[in-house]
Amino acid sequence: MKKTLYLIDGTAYIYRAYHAIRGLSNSKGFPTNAVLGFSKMLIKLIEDKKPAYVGMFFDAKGKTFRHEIYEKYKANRPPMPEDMGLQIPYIKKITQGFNIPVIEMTGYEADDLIGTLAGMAEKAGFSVVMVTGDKDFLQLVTDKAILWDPMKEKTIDINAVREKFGIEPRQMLDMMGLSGDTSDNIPGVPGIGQKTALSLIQKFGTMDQVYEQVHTITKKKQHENLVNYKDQALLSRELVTINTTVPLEFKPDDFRLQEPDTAKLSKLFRELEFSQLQKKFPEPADLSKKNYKSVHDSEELSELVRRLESSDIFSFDTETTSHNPMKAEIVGLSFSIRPDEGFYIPCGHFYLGMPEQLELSPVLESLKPVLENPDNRKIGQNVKYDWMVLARHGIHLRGVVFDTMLASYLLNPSKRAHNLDQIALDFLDHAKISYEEVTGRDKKALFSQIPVESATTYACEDADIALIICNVLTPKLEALGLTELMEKAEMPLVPVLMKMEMRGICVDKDRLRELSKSFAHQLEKIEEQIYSAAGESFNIKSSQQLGHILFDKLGLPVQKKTKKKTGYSTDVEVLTSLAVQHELPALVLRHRTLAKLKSTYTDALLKLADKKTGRIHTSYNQTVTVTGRLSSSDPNLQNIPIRDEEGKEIRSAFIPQEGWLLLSADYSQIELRILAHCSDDEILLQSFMEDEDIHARTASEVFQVPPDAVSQELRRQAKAINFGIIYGMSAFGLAKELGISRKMAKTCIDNYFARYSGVRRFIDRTIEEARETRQTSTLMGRIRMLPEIRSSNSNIRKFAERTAVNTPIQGTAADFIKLAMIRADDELEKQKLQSAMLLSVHDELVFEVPPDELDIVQHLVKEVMEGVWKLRIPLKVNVGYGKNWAEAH
DNA sequence: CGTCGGTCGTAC
DNA sequence: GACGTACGACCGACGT
Repeated sequence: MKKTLYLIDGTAYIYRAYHAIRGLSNSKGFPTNAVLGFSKMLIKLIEDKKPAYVGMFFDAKGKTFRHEIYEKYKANRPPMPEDMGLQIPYIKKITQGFNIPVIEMTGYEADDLIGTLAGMAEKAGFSVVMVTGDKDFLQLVTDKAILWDPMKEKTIDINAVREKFGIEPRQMLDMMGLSGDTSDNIPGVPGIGQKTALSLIQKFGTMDQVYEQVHTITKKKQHENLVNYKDQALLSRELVTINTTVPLEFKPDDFRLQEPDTAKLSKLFRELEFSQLQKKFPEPADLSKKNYKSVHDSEELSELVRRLESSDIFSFDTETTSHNPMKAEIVGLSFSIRPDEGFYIPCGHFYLGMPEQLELSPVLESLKPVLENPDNRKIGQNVKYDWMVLARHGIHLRGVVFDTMLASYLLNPSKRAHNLDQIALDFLDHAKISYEEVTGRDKKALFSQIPVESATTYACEDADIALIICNVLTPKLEALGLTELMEKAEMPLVPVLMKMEMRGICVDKDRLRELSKSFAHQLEKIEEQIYSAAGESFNIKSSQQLGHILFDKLGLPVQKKTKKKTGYSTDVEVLTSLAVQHELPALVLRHRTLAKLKSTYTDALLKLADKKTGRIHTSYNQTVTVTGRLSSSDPNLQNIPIRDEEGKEIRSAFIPQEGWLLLSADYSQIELRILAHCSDDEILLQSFMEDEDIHARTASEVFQVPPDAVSQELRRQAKAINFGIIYGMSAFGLAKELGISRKMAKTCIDNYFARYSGVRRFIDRTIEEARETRQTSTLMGRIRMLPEIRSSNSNIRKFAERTAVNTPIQGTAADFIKLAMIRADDELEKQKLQSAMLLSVHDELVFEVPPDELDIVQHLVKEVMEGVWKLRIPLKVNVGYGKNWAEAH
């Protein structure tokens, strides 16, 4: 087999990567766009081509021999951007991390080095692939040397050159000598561009032959320029000629690709925060220093329990059969009391040839006292999960003081994942054993089918790492002022959420089935009408196909294009405006509404309702949102419809247990109240002090009408402005929202800020502060990093600025409701009430209440929610109740 | 057959 | 390009 040498034009890729990815930086604000693009290119090359021989080449700093013969060479190039230069050392380190030689030489460009080595390698019997997207390299193509552009995945061989240009590769430099190259400031012959140059070379063969027969050129001006600028043409050719005689040696073994230095790469990628790449090159854990043991008999178990009981703090983890804590069965439990130490109690492994194991119930019986003793403090990762699983097995944890997932989230809520693997990668010097490694690539394998021996390593490591992480993150939380938020909000919230999830909320399945059926029936009828209006049948749910019908077939006017690829937008706005001129759009809108309600709500809720109890157990995720809000999934109970009549129908299917009531308590204008407090704005404060209709007051101020002259329409507009303020809306956005001109929208906004000058100052101050600290924070000190606040890309920067303003408001509201949940739950417990909190929807809490507790719970909840924090103005809560969620509003 | 990005729509 | 935060259904392209 022929050996192939890959010669990579590193400099070109730095530029391309830099420009292809904009505005990327790590959490410390260090630019990383070029390094990321470069690294991805290199990894792609290695993975796709699996090269045996590779070399990386860079331009040397400073002048080259080309500058000596022509001082204006590349004089039109702006200097390298500062944030690109900063990244070059990392790029070189990464290349070295792959054990690829980095080659540069004073006075030469990467092209020359590649050209020289390509020639030498060919003579040594190699085929050569020059990895570049640069056209200058075409001159180097031979029958043994080709070009490959990994970004465009394009290969150019000698035949491709002949086909595309109709000349031989070596003739490229004659051609370029005549045409010049504006990007490198190479003059060529005036008036001769690429096309002319190409046809001349095609006709005459070389530049020298062009000049030998220059008299045959009939075009007067062309002839004149060729003659007058002959020196310049010769000089240009010299400049574009890649020097293939650089004093270099070719030692094939230097280029042989070895295994990458994963430790080095891992460290670099961690520093750059390329978690995706970091995962590709994890540094293996050093298992030799670990002491992981499995527990197989009751004596060993007693010993472990004794040690747990006498310990100050330990970490624990459960291994189970499912990700769903309402269904998971326990397979084993692991503990760690000291770093690098772990115990695993297998008690549910089930496979051929499995070893003797302790039985689950006696194991739990032995552990129960220590797990339920609050003085034995506990650490876990995503403890809500284990807490629920254990609760289902009759163990009610107490003394849980630290969740590594929550700590990681508080430290940087913008991270996509807060699983233990990711946290270990982020904060420790090594990677964990992956689940895939343990299951032996069988992703679907249940943990119970994993051999006890490897399960022990895996499970013990989870507990061990959680303990170590706790030690690492505790001081970090303290340093960022997050300890109180952790101890007073996030940790105490865990059991509250657990109880809500486990109790679930009851749905009226018959009602949902009825609704589903009715929707299905209506959908059928509308489908027919749509097909007849369209003149053919198609998939209505495909926006692509719908766009084709509306705009290509029916020729309706295109309103807007979709952001990315496909083309026509067919969203509500577009369809609504088209509805005046054709019957189809309105039908589609109706179809969309019904299909949405059916698939997302009625059908989905029915699927997720417990067969026996009819209750729905959502999961509340505490580490998803960047602002500190909770999120809800499987199902998402935070976006159940409320606005339209049909939406209310769905909401009315949420019911309390037999004979009870649903009670809903929601904060009135909590975000605007927080804005009033933070901005200290006179009018806003006054409005809330006097409990005015806030939107009506805004209308009165902005539109300069007396308060009693505010129409419903003006109030509606003012409401949009108030929302817009919180979200950082522009004149453009407001204009679109209200259907008014941009000029008018701007006037509205100007009027607003003229009256609400405190708000203006708050926004300016908040952005300024974010710019300085590169983060923004809530009243309770929850933080969000904003590395992009200093971006040179104004779109990205503006987005960060809106975020900087919105996050403190949205996040503070989130902090408040979390505190309220903790206190409300606590009060219900203390007063031994049967009532229970079921749902949390950002500014609303939903409870189910027996009739005899209605009075007391109403007041309790209102007091707790309103009293959660003292602002300059009161917090206000509205309470309602009824026999379903719709009625409770 | 699974994954993933794009589009759309629901909530606060 | 233009209004913040979520979840999820569906489509269609793409890879195994």
